[in-house]
Amino acid sequence: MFKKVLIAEDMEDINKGVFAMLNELGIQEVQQVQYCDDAYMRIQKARLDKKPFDLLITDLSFKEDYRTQKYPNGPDLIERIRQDDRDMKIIVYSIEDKIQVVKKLFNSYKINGYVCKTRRGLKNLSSAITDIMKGKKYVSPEVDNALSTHSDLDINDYDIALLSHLSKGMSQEEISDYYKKNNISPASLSSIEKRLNKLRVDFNANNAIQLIAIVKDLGLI
Amino acid sequence: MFKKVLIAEDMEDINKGVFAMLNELGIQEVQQVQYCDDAYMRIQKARLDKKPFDLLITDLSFKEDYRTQKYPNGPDLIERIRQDDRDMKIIVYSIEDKIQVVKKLFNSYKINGYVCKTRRGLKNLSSAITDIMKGKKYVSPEVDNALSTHSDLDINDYDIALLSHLSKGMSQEEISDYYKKNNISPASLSSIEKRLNKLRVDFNANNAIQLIAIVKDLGLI
DNA sequence: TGATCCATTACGGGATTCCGTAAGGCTGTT
DNA sequence: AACAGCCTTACGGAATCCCGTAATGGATCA
Repeated sequence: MFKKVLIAEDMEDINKGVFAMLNELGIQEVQQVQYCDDAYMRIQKARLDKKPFDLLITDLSFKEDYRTQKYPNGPDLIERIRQDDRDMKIIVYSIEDKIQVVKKLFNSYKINGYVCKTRRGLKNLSSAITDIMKGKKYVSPEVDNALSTHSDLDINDYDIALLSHLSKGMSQEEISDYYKKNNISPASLSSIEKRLNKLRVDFNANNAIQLIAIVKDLGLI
Repeated sequence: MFKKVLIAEDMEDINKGVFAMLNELGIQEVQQVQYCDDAYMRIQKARLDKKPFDLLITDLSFKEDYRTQKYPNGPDLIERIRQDDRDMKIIVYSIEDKIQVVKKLFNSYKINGYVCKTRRGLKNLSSAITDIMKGKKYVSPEVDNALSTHSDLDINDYDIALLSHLSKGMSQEEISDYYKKNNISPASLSSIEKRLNKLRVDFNANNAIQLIAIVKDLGLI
């Protein structure tokens, strides 16, 4: 069983709920923070003290407030952690159910579990912990099938940036000019058209408008 | 002080947190439900028994599960309640911070308070209750200024439908044809262009693509 | 009835997107 | 060197969007 666990969750009530559940599971040491920066500090310190955390349970989105944060939300925190430590287990516990977001967490950041905050969220979180102890991954049923079926489209950072520019109102020609100025390749109008055409096919969109609507729903931009 | 309060909130932990807070405020009778349909039933029954609720505190989004619901989420519930009862106080307690959504809740459904789920969420909820008891409205600081400054654009159902069709990939000409078939007026391509032009100006969008991106962010569609 | 207002519709032209075809350039293989 | 494969770029035409201006039609009021 995990010995030392950190909870990063801004909402007090949820944080408490998770804490109680971990106690019931018989975990000895559970620490709680409400900010990602605090989470990183604790993890850092624990590692230096040679008493590292076994497991991090973290939310994705943290509401901003007066405390400006270096790592304002979950993905930022996780990315930073993974620079030092590929081993610590990480479970994301979030309301987010957008497939692409979850996919990226597993692929890029090698998280070990993803649990949706639902009515059964705490129970699933408990299952996740036991699964991960056995070396398995865990994905909440809410996103599991969507994750496995939805064939893997190869959307890269260039595509994301392109869609983002488009959604900000730039014309394809303006994007082309911008890319030429900033030495981003491919930059030609023709290439941009081609790439957008591919994206439209991938996402079954009739035109650029629908494409943007779809990728916004997916949480891609 | 309110005597009889109902909490509608699907997440168990949050529901508990709110319940505890209400107890501390000294409210005598607090009931809790995790589904909107249950909420409506209770409210209905309480009214028939001549012991109606003074106050409803409800979430906006309820996760779907195996129980199919007549009123799947907060707005549906609130709309239904307001058909019978314009007097019961309603506070929405939600993570949602999209201005247009909040605006619609106040304008169309005459809710009495809106509290954002944040770190200080419970404290704000408590303030909301005391404000509303005094006959005032309450709006969380997170959305308050945005709500008051952002001048009131007159976006109607026709506009929303138009934007929705656009986001689903229909061309303006297709929308025009569709409107003509279904006797929706105005239906001409020219009128549709004109309306979209107005919307682009209202929302400061360069083109239809950005327009859709913006209204999606605002939660309008 | 005539004047006015306002919403809807019509039309034209420039800008942009969409989509096919083809040419140019780079890489790796034989 | 010659070739194939792939990515990038170029170009042209059709469709669509964008944006004026102007005509139509209904409602109201004097």
